[in-house]
Amino acid sequence: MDDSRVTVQSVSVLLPGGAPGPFDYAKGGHDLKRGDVVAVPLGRREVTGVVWGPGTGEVGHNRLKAVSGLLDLPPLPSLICDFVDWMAGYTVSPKGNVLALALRSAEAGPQKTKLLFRRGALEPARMTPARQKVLAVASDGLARSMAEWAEMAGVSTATVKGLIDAGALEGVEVPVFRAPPDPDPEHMHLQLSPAQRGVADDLIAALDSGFSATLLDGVTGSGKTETYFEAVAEVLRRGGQALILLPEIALTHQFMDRFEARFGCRPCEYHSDVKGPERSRVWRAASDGSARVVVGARSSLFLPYADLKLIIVDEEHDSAFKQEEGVIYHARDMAVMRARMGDFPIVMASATPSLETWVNAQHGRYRHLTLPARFGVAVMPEVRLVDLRRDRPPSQRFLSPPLEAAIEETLQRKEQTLLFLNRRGYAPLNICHECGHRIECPNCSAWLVEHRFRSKLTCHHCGYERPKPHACPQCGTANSIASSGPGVERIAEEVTHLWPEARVAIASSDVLHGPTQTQEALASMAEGGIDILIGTQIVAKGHNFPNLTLVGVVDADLGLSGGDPRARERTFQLLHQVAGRAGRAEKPGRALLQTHQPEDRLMQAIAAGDRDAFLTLEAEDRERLGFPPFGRFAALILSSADEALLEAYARDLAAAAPLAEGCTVWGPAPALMARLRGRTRLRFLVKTQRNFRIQDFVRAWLAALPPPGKVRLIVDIDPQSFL
DNA sequence: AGCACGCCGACT
DNA sequence: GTCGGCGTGCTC
Repeated sequence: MDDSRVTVQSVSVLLPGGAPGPFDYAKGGHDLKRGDVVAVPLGRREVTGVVWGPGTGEVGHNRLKAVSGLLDLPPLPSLICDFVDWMAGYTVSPKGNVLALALRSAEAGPQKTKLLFRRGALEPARMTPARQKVLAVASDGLARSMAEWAEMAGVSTATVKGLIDAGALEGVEVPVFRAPPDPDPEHMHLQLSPAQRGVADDLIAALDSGFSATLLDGVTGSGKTETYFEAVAEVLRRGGQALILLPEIALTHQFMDRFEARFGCRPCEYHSDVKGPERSRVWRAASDGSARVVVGARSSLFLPYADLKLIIVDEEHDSAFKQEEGVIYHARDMAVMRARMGDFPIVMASATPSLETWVNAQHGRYRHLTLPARFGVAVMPEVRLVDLRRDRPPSQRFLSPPLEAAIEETLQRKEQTLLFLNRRGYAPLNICHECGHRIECPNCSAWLVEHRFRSKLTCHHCGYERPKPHACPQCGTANSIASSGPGVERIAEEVTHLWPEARVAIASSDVLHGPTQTQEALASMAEGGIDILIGTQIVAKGHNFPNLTLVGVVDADLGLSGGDPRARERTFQLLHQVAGRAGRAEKPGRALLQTHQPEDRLMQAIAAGDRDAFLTLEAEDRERLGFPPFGRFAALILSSADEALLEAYARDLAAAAPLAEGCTVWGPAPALMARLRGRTRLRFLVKTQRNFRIQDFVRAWLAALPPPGKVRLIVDIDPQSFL
């Protein structure tokens, strides 16, 4: 019965998620092409997949199952399929996991439909005056709801119903589809300075010459947004789509307001907080081109745009663009490739560019457009370094005399202070003053952080919690556990003690749950309801506080320790950003940075406001060491609950590392977080020359020795940190 | 990713 | 003696 000479028409179907694949399926009578979204049987389930190409023929025809159906979804554009292929290769991830990024929102459900009625084929057997009125209206051929018919014809719904029953009106299922509003490029023309106009014209001109990457470089207040809005406006005039990537969703809200002021309506918003029907609505609107501008976080890069013509990456240096779970990728880097594949320009905007982007611009690989500060806009405040070795805070306190005096003056002038400390909770460490025991997380190699508001010790990595012990767990001495080091709660305690009458608030993710609460707290600060705000990095960006004239950085050195090559760069960006919060309006501001190493060139550069001097020297260091962007890294993190198995595998893997010119493998070494969530973690680091095909190397290495089931392996190409 | 199969502790 | 714990492995 089975005739082996007959070739069963088969297709290769890629399944989103962790399933391997692609798998071959018989076409089952469907006319299928790459990108079609289909339902296929898998085991005893039915799953959604995407036709990826012709069948491979690797599985015998007798074992093939057939595609069960074509889903009512627009096919994935072939450019998106190619992008998924490329990205899976680049990140050394399974294709299915990458496809899941592109398909995640499509499936949010088939579109809702509603039943409308239009003129049917039949003539009603009986004609009445009321029925005639309806049929007169029906001559335009449009479909309407029952209520609309009754309303327009001036008859009751019973009449309409009678015509439906008679077949004179016929029902049609119409998708409920609210097309997004069209942003109007001419809605409001902003006043641009000559410099902004020049840069805007340059960005617009780039729209004619295919792919290009541009660093749009300018301090806060120089008008980067207004300037790139002009390029977005030009894309709208030409009928294409534009994508604006923002690092985090907390920033989208006020951005939307600015967009609406310029274009008359809000753009499509897309990020992990956009859920359900709205998510699939944006997916479809991207696919049919009606979403003219999408503003979103990382995930919006994977929407199936019909005609994308421009990508803007705002705050391109922001580490939130790096996805650290699942498929590990840097959205900015992926966006550059997306633009290259789509042959259109990408613009990366920042006041403190990442070293990679800045070096690319210096070497001419990226175009470099600079916006000068606008006249009359206070840019960087006076920055003063407080040498903590000389100006020491009193015992068990953390504000040095100069900072304390500055806060006092600021309060006297009825102006606001921001105290920045990038550490949640009360104290980062609890230590026994008898035996020196440090209270650690049982699951992770990390100290438990004391949170006084919740009266708990908490692990910031796995969420483990316990009450603070009365006696030392090690030596048993009662009342011997002392809080060591400051968190924002402890600074708040010190401030309240020093200025009992001042209005003090804490802004950290512990206190502010979600973007809404954060917005409210920051709005209260902006309106003057707070005298002293003590915040973690969530206060570093986004909001304008007109009466804020003093920024105190409690520990400018925080984050500089550890062997992370990017720690200095990130610290510079953060300090620059935080210091820049002071004195935005007419009032001059100042920033005091408490540091133990005021002579360090990072601190010197911050104080002098000389960003390029800092970047130049950092770039020289990186070049000397062969670090990115002058060399490449890949990190392999192995983790397992079974430590012996993990170590054995890591040893074998080390021995199996291929030898290659221009490539060095380090490890296995304990990962910086040597235990996390109860699993032991080991790390390999691959360092190569700039043009080395690092992915091919990693793939070949792992193919020779795949990890045993109990060992989880994460590949991080271009790791941002070495955690 | 699911969902089965499979081999060891507390229940009717 | 079974019910069920989740470890391991397969899905075209």
